[in-house]
Order: sequence, then C-alpha cells, then structure tokens
Amino acid sequence: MERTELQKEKIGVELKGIKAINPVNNEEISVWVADYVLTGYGTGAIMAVPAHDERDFEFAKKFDLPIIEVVKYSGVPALAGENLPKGRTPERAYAGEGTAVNSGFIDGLSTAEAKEKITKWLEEKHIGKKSVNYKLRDWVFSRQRYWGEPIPLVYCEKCAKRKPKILLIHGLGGNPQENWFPWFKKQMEDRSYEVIIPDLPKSETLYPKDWLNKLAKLNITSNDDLFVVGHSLGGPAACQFILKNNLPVHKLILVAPVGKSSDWQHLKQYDFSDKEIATIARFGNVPVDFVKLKNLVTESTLYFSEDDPYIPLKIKNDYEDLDGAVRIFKDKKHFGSHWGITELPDILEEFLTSLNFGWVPVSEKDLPVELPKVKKYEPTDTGESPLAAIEKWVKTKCPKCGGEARRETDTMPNWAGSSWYFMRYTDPKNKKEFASGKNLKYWMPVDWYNGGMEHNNLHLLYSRFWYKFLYDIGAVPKECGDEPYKKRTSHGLILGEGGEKMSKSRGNVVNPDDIVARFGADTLRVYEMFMGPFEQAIPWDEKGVVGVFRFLERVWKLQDKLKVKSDKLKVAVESPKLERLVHQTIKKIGEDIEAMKFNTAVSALMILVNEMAAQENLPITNYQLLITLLAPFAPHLAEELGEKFGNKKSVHLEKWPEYDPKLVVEEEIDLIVQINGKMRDSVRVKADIGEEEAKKFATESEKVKKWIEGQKIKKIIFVKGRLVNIVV
RNA sequence: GCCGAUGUGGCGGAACUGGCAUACGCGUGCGACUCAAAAUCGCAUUCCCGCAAGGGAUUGUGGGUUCAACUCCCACCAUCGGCACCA
Repeated sequence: MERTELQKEKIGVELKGIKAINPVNNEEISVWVADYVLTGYGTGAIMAVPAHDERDFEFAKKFDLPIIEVVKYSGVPALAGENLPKGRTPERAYAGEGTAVNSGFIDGLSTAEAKEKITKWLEEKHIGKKSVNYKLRDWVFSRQRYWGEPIPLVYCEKCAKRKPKILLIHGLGGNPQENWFPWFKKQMEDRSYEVIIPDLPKSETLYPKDWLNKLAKLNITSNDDLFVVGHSLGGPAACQFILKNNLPVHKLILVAPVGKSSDWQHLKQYDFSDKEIATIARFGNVPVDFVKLKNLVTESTLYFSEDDPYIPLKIKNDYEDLDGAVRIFKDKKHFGSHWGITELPDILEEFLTSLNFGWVPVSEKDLPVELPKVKKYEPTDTGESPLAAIEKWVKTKCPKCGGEARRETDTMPNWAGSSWYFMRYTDPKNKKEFASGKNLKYWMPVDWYNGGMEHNNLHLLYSRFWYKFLYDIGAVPKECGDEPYKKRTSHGLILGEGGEKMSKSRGNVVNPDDIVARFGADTLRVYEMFMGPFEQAIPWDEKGVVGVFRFLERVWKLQDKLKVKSDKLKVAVESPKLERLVHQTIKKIGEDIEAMKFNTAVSALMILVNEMAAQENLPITNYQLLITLLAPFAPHLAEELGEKFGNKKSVHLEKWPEYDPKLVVEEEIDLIVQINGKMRDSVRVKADIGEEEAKKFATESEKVKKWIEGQKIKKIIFVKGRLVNIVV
C-alpha cells in the first residue's frame, strides 16, 4: 500500500555479483531490486529503458546508471510555428515514437518497424516470443447487505463432493500413453477424478461405428457426471458418442478436432495413406445435430493451433453452431508428443476452474427468491451479509440432490434491478415476459437517457451489460439494435450552499420537498434550469430561488395588463418593439432547448417578461404566446394560465410557436465606432447600412472627431451590421 | 506525477463564426408606497480617479498573432475531477 502514496521517492539496491546478458548484443546489464515495479503485473521482473520511460529515467538518474538514447524523435516539422513534440533532454525521458538509434541492426527503423523486426528476430533465434498482456481489474458484483435482489444460488456440500468422470478419446492411430494424455490423467487423478482413456481400434480403414461400439462397452450412462475430451479424430467421435447415448455432459473440450470442411489431401505430404485419409473424411463428414448437442453439453471449448500441420484453422467454422469458446494457440502444432507437447496446462486449468458442483441454481419454478420478512436484521461479526444470520432463510434443500443446502447470502447491488427497468416500462403489465417484442420494437432503444455522474459510471456499465445480454440471447429483438440508448447526457451536481458536495455529515443538504412546499414545484424546476450550465456543478443558492419565484409571480401579475381588453377606448396596441422581441425569444428558446442551454433560455424568458411588464397594456395574443413558451419551464403555472386564457386542451399538447424570420432581425442597430479597436461612440443606423455611408457617419461623429483631430487615418475597417474601426 | 475540465463583478453566470466584455438573476445602495415593517415598484450598481463632464484599467499570470482577443497560439499558475509507477 505504501507505494501508492503520492510521488514516492524511488529506492533500489544493486544485486552485486549478478549480471544479466542482453541476448541481442550479449552485453552485460546490472540487476537491481527496485520498489517501483508492480509485482502483480507480468513476471514482476522488468527491463528498464532509462532514456525512454519516465520512471526508469528517474531511477537511473538517482543511481547514476547509463542513460542510452535508442529512439530519436523524427517527426517532420510541417508548418512554421507548429509546436513540436520534445525529444529527450537531460531532464526528461522521451516516451514517444521515433527512429531507432544506437540499436545495431534495427537502427534507422521507425518504432513500429523496429518492434516488428526485433520480435521476428527473437522468435527465429528461439530466444523469445511475442505475447500480449491485458490489463484487467477485479470487479465484484455482490454486496454484503440485507437489501438488494437475492442471487438465486444455493450451496450444497454433498454436490460439491461430486467428481465427474472424465472420458478422453484419442485420435487416429493413437493410444492412452501418447501425447499429454498420461500427464493429464495423473494431474486429474491426483485431484481424485476418475479418468478413462480407452484404447480404441487402430486400422487404416475405420468406421465411426468401430469406435462407438467399443466406447459403448465402457458402461457410461446418463446418470454419470461427465467431462469429455476429444483429440483430433476423437473430436467427431466424442460428438457422436454423446449424441447417440443422450449423455448430459458438463464440459466438452475438442482439441484440434477433425471436421468436414477439408479434403485432407494435404496430409499426403506427411505420409498419410489414401485409406487413412478416407477414414478421416468419413469421421469428419458424419452430420452432427448441433441443436441437440448444445442441449446436452453445458459448456464447450475448442482448441486449435495456428501451426497445426494437419487441422486447418477453417475447421473451427464446422463447429460454429456449438457456440463454444474457441481458443487458438500459436505454437501447439497438432497437440502431440511428436512436436514435444507432452503437457497441456491450459486444459487442466479449464477443468479445475470450470464448474463448481456445490453451487446449484434455484429451479425456475421457485423464482424469484425473495428476501425473508424479518423484523430486524443486523450486521454480522464475520463480514458476511446480515442475511447469513437469518438461519431459517439460509437453510434450504438442494434443488439437485434434495440434501441440505445453504442459500447465497450476498445480494445484488441495487443497481442490478434498475439495469433493465426501462425495458419493462415499455410493457409494464405483461405477465408472461419482461416485455413483448412488439413493444420493445416500438420503444427501444431509448432516445435520450440522462443521469448524474454516478449514473454514468455504474448504471451505464450495468444497464448496457444487461441490455446486451438480453439482446444476445434474443430476448430483445434484433431490430432494436445492440445498444440501449441513442443519446446519453449527464447533468451536473448541485452543491451545498458554500460550494461543497451535499452530505448529511456536512449538514448542508437541501431537501427539495421543503422548497416545493415553500415556493412550488415550478419555482424549483425553473431555478434548477436557471442556475447555470446543465452539465456543471453549481452551489445551491436560496436567494436565487427567491429571484425565480419573483419572476413567476410577475408572469402571473401580467394578467392585470390584459384588463383593458374590454375597454374599447383603450384597446391594446401592439408594440412593434415587443412584437419583435416575442419572435426573437421564440427563436432563442427553441435553439437553447435543443442545445440544452436551459439557463439562457430562462434568461430570455425573463427579458421578455420584463419588457411585457414595461408595457401600458398587453395584447392577449402576446400573453398566450408567453404561456406556451413558459410551458416547458413552469408546466403547472403555464397549464393554469393556459386554461384561464382560452386553451381548450392542455398547453403541453400545443405546437411550439413559429417565429417570423423577418421579425427576428432588427431594423435599426447601434453601429459601434472604434478608434484603434476601442469603443468611442455608437450611432443608431439602419441595420443594412452600406460601407461608405457607415464610414461617413463614423467620421462625422462629434466624439470621434475629438479623437482623430490632428491624427492621420491609416485605414477604416467596416464590419457589416456591427462596427466601424478607425485606425489612426 | 499523469490525464481531463475549469478560471469573467461582492455571488450564480452571459457573450454567435475573433467584432459594444459583464446579458439575466442574486446581493447591495438610494427612492416611491406605508403610521411603521414586509411585500411590491422605480433608479443605480465591474474597479479606480473625478462634484461632474470625462478619463484610465479589467475576463487567473506573463508573452505573441490581429485593425480588433474572454474567444486563436506559446509558457506558467491555481482550483476541481479521474487514475495510481501496468515499462
């Protein structure tokens, strides 16, 4: 843990008397024990490249080790002024790509070429081989809590002790003593598994029935727990054996199995006779009922090797319908002792980690598993879930053997249940399935999903997993696509007054219910929109809420300006200025909503309301427009006002108003006059004023005259509809 | 340390594609209404100098490009978030 502390100074000690030899140039390298190397990653032993890795550089500098440059920055300085990546300096390692230097036969190559060449060279000399390291992080889904969805598994001691029989079927002309078979048998027997490797008939001409008859004599029945391995010709034989005898198999592994998509003529070069080739083809061509096989086999894996001289890689397509995992090796040839393959650790690992028979799924008719109804639940001392202490619930019967079993007491995190609710929403009353294909097709994917930061980290991860899983098993129709959402956004946090994150311990939590009780839901809603940019974290400000409240009150009070409607002498006169502003506001709010700039949309509404309030009296048409514009922001108020002023149906069903493009542009503008880029005056002019006229106005302005007096005008810049800049 | 984001009045923030910096709201001050207070309405409000007219400075800091920079370029600083030495 100590090494994760900030900026820890590197320490190290040299292993005197030990040197490593660089296998490429046979030079000696000193060996050090250092504390900045992660033991858990790779072998825990590393080769340091001081000139091109920051940490190695630091280490080398501290202990005065040679720093040899082997990569030179070689970018082309394309455009003048473009910032170049920096190369190595005495203060800093260069970690980028470039051209190899001081590197013998790879000098002059680019980083990518050099990597390729040196890898190939090492492989040819059998000094090393290419490998890929993956960065993985452990991820725990379960939680030690009372609440949360129970995981429907029980643990049965009796079932855990069950050891399946392992049946291994060898290949053409094979026997139990060849290849990795004896090693595998011993490994598994050491772990008290029963391993059967029958010695099957050898002959140039063989028929599948020759082998199947012999296998039938083994007395393997469907009551046996079974693992099956088939090597080469034993692959198709294994499939047929399982199918013919209806044997449930926990795990099937086919190692370089024979398939149907080859004519096997290439085997001649390896001294296979025509009869042997015919035998192989005969085994490979027997049709396999993969649907049935899949039902019998719980899990399956196929092993192939890229350099297998006998089995071409394309054979894996013959087994596609088995839906098994496929593992492709680079250098295992035909997985035989002939090529020195007398051990196969991968297969051992696969069995040992594959199935734990102690864990038995709750049978479908007993789903869902519900939490026990108890008066109280308390944490345990053992670190187990509180559920573990509720003995009555924990003890149950094993669905498999009927013996005593214990339930899983961890539960799923509460995110689990919320990972697919949006699909259920499409068909919430469906009793047969979580949602019908028809409804899913209609609604999914979600057009727009918004949530906070937490949502983006966790819910996004889980819900996509859930969705993709349901999609893969066909529960979500293909038409919906393999992603649950079209668009995702996340809103910012509302911080407590004072700018810190709201939390009970800080005592700065604001309860929205209180705000609603005091100011109404509309005020809260408009305030949240108004407080700042959507995605930004902003402190709560109670005084700001008051401002929004006043704004909504002002909207309400505007009704007073409509009273004159009945007075014929004072019929509301439409103000051209207001008319223009109304249309500009329609445009602005429409655009702002699209761009999720709700704060400026509210601001535009406020400006409009201020202008309306400044009128002697207000045309009802303008007020009705305001109500419509207000609807997305203050839905309750807008609905009530809408009903009061002539709406037959809900204001929320109304069409968004259209603006008149002619009214959006101003007729007159304030033309800015600058001297050397500084604003000195502004002139009220027609918006479409031309260059000559504008310059005339500008130079004739009294204020401007004062500034240019006695100065030489170098040039005058005119920006249409905006300004005139006089350079003196 | 690396990666990312952000930095504009007393505060939340606005500014299209480089073209009036500080919209809108809060707060504050003054005034109207009131016996008084609250509410409401009006005016003012970036800072500095000035009674005023007016002038100067200003978008984290320093520099650059441009007639013109919150906006583009370079360097630096600070704050927030993520990651934890994965060679």
